[in-house]
Amino acid sequence: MRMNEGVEWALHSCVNMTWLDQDEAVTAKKLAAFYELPAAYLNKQLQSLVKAGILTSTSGPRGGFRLARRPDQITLLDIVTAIEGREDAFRCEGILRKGPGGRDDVDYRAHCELSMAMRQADLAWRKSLAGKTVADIAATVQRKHPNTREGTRARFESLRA
Amino acid sequence: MRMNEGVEWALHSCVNMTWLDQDEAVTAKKLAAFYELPAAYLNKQLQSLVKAGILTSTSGPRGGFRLARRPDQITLLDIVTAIEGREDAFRCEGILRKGPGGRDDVDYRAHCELSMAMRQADLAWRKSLAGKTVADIAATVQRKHPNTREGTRARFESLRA
DNA sequence: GCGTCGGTACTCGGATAACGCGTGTCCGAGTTGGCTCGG
DNA sequence: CCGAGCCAACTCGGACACGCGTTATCCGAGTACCGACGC
Repeated sequence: MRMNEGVEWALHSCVNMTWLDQDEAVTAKKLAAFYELPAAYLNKQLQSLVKAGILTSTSGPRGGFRLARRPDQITLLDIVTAIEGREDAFRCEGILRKGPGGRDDVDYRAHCELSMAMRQADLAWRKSLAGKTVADIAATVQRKHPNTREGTRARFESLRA
Repeated sequence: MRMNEGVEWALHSCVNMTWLDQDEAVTAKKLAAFYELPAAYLNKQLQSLVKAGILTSTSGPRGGFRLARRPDQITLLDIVTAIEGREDAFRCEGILRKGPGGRDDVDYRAHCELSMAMRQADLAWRKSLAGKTVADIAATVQRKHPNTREGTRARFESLRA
């Protein structure tokens, strides 16, 4: 049960975008260079965020990505599910169907006690992620490191070359 | 972020063992036949449970697996971590190290806000799983389907052939 | 001088390979039970 | 009839292939800017 590497990249990229003006787009190449990541692959992850409605993209010169809505309207869960997909980590394949008294017409995700317990844990995980927004993260970072905003903008500027 | 298929097998197998007398061992072949699973592969998962101290194994005729301790002392988290491993789903690779002001001597799992948020969610998940024991599951099943114990034992007997 | 048109460079977007891990299988080591043979 | 020793069958345990998903990369479609040309 390993989470995709792209999740970490997407999270940090989204937080980085909060330091920029909402109307200025950042290219995938710059976002990748910021952390020395492979640009083409990061681009793939950003596309997932676009499909999920978290980012908007613009083609051509002066194009790039920008947040589709305010940072306090983007939860960590939104980003994670955009990259990882919506389905639960635990897959109830309904093996009870093959056991004694098993029936084909029963949805065991709603009747198997183990499946329900796993689902409940998954729900707790999701609830925790949904409780934090990108804005919350940015605010905490800003409080602990007051010069983050300027430092980040400066680095993006230096990558303009 | 897909959980191993073996987790579901291990969970159901452990619950099934609660219906049997604690001193009688069940072979991997029988446990597999119960749900029509591949025996050799299930055996692999059971070995992981043995290494984790959840089951004990006996070789030779009349051998097999049995619970290493009382069902109320085995949490779902124990089983899941035995199969999946102990590490978190989210891997903090410390990409901040490559960013502005990044240092190699900092443990970013304890300083990166995003990493901590993800860790907190993981903790909520673990806490939920640790709150339910195999005995809890068995008790609920027994209450909803009072004939489960006898039905399970009967099926194991019929698989003796 | 001003507007329009074409070219060019730049960006995203999806299609395309390579690697790694989960999945599945097999055979050997060890042990217990039963059978046989001798007393 | 009883006991000891040997054989055989059964079980776990780890070593060995296969397939799919993640990881990584490349090239084409589309667009905005910039310059040139004509009026």
